[in-house]
Amino acid sequence: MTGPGTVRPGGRTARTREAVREATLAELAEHGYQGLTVDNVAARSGVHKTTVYRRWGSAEGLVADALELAAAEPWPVPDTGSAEGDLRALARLVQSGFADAEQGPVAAAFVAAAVQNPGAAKALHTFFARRHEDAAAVVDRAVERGELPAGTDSAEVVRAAVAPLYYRLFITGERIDEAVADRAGSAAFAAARAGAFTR
Amino acid sequence: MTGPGTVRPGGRTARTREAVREATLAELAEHGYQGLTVDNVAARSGVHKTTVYRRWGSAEGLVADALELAAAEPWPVPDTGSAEGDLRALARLVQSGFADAEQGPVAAAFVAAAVQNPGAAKALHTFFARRHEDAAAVVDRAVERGELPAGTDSAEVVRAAVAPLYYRLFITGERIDEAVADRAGSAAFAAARAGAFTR
DNA sequence: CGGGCTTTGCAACAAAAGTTGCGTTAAGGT
DNA sequence: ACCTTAACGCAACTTTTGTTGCAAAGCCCG
Repeated sequence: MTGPGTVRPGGRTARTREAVREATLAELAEHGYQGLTVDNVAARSGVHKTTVYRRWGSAEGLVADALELAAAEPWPVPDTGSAEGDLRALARLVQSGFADAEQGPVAAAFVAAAVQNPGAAKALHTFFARRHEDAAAVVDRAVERGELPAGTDSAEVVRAAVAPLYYRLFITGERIDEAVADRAGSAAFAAARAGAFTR
Repeated sequence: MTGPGTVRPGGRTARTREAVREATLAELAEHGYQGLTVDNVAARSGVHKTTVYRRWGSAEGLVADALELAAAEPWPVPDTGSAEGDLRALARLVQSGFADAEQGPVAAAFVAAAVQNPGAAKALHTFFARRHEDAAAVVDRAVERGELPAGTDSAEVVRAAVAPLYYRLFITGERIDEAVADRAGSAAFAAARAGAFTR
């Protein structure tokens, strides 16, 4: 839960963990998951190669740990006043995140890691489960306001709003911009309003 | 275009290419992209390691070649008579493909490869571009029948129908079944009918 | 059916990735 | 302040991955 090296969480141990985590994120941003090697992370962090292998095991462990860290960070759930506005904002949040020069490459690297190694996959899945829980508020509010039909499955609406973005990014390789995000958000709203996501 | 070893397409060259392609698919099915090594493919195909390195370069080249081969295969575009039926069928096609014990792992491996190496990514993107072109017929027919508004962007509808499936499979790690596919297809239809995808 | 040229196999090599044993360092409790 | 022991650094080693030079094999053209 709390990551590698928990028996003795004090000074030195904590410092090396921090150094390695930081180095991992930097390497991911620069070279992606494919280019993430234990040797490079060790060199960059100033921690010895052997230590990294012993505490994290491999690149997989490094990514999972970094991802767990990222999952802890809070994020702003949109509240624009209207359901369609919120869903659009949600989609834009995803779009701008990947467009960002800093977060974008790291986020993409996380997905790349998750697609092919179980440890990172599990970490990413819990990350998204949390995000969906948070985002569900958007839909619940809309139902209360009467904008969306009662019994609407909130997670399903959220998925519909963001899925096309991930689909383009990682499957078809098409670029995404604000217009794409807006369309995805509006389409999710339209489908929900039509009752496509009621249980 | 036609793959490695095109200068002398005759007997032996063709045989080794076929053997390697087959071995690549088998390895992908068994161990996924992560477990795909040139050594294993060489051993399985009976072709020498050096030859594989020379003609395909790396695991990336192997996947790209196999993917190009898979892209050539035709697939049945649904024609159920109704737009919603077609979109549901489209989503089910994706769902059943990944559920299949043979195709599923290979398809997942293709995505895993594409997410992190440019060669496989390019091959996958052209693969999907072709599929989208074919699937556009579904929407075009619906517009002609008056089921969907004129000016509906066909590719956008198709994306909406299948994106949630890929999103669950590769991002959130949620299982997909027939019900999920049906909901995705119906939601895409509802959004399109509401005019969310008109230009 | 023979000679030139491509492709393959082979072995030896080079580089990168991962492991192990052991001595040293420094937390954390007393 | 001191002692126990987890965690680290270091060097040597093994395994895996990728490369190179050269000779043998076989396709394709005349």
